[in-house]
Amino acid sequence: MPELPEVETLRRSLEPLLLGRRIHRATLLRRDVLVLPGDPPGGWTRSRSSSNPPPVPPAALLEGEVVDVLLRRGKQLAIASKSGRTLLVHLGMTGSLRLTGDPTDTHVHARWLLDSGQTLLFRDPRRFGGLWALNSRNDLAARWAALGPDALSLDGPALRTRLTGSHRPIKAALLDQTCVAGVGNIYADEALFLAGIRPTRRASRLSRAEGDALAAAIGTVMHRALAAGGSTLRDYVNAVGSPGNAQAGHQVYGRAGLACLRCGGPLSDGLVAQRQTVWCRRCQK
DNA sequence: AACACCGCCTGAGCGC
DNA sequence: TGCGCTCAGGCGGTGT
Repeated sequence: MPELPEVETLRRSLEPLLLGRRIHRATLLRRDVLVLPGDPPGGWTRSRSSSNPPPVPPAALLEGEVVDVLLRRGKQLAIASKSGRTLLVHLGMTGSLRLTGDPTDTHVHARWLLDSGQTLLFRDPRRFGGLWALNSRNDLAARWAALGPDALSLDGPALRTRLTGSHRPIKAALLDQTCVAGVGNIYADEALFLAGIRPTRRASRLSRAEGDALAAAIGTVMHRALAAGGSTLRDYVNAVGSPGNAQAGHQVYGRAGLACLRCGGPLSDGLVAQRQTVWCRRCQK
């Protein structure tokens, strides 16, 4: 399940393969994984409209375009072309973007033939991810303006500003991408453990020192996972197919009932913000 | 306005 | 061995 470190790892691994490359041919194998500028905001999967989706102009998928830059904000990856057209990629739970794969795989929903002869594949079995076609870099900036500060460059003041007035459990706030961009279920638990804060604490009730500690902890877990090449709890692999290896570094996620690595007591688990959550009663106040 | 909750979707992991 | 069941989870939409 890709979170920020996985997406950043992917961005870095794709960059040398895509920058300056022209996309000869783009093929969409499932219309409902793509959202065009005029489409319903959630795309045609969620739409109740009985009308048919409009056809996809090839340029929407960057056919004929030259890749200018790969950008990331939180868990979102943007492939921006020199003309300004941009394809925004969400990997969701099971999405991947790779240059190798089985051409008959039914879970490949889009592919791009590059002028290098290589083919980039968007694969997403569960289809929680998707592609958003944007007309300009301005449209990308507008979308990203709605997101919170990126978790990789978060500081205490920026986080505390986002938490004031929020009565939600702190974990719910961390998972809200408009609050902080890039924190998912795994790293929310990891950061809260590292900062010594219980996931159920009301966001607005954190002290200044706790807010600062949490921002620092988010940075630490993100950079740690990034240095390890992203975590690999399910089937995450980077663009060239090598799995990440941060899984061993998890202190609490997936360890419910096991011994806390700090105090030795049993780790608690429960549902917080409708998400499976693991924490240490003794170490997290 | 702020937040809770639903439903999308399929493979992993389980029990029998 | 193999079947069928449950569950996970990001995120937009809807309800409170």
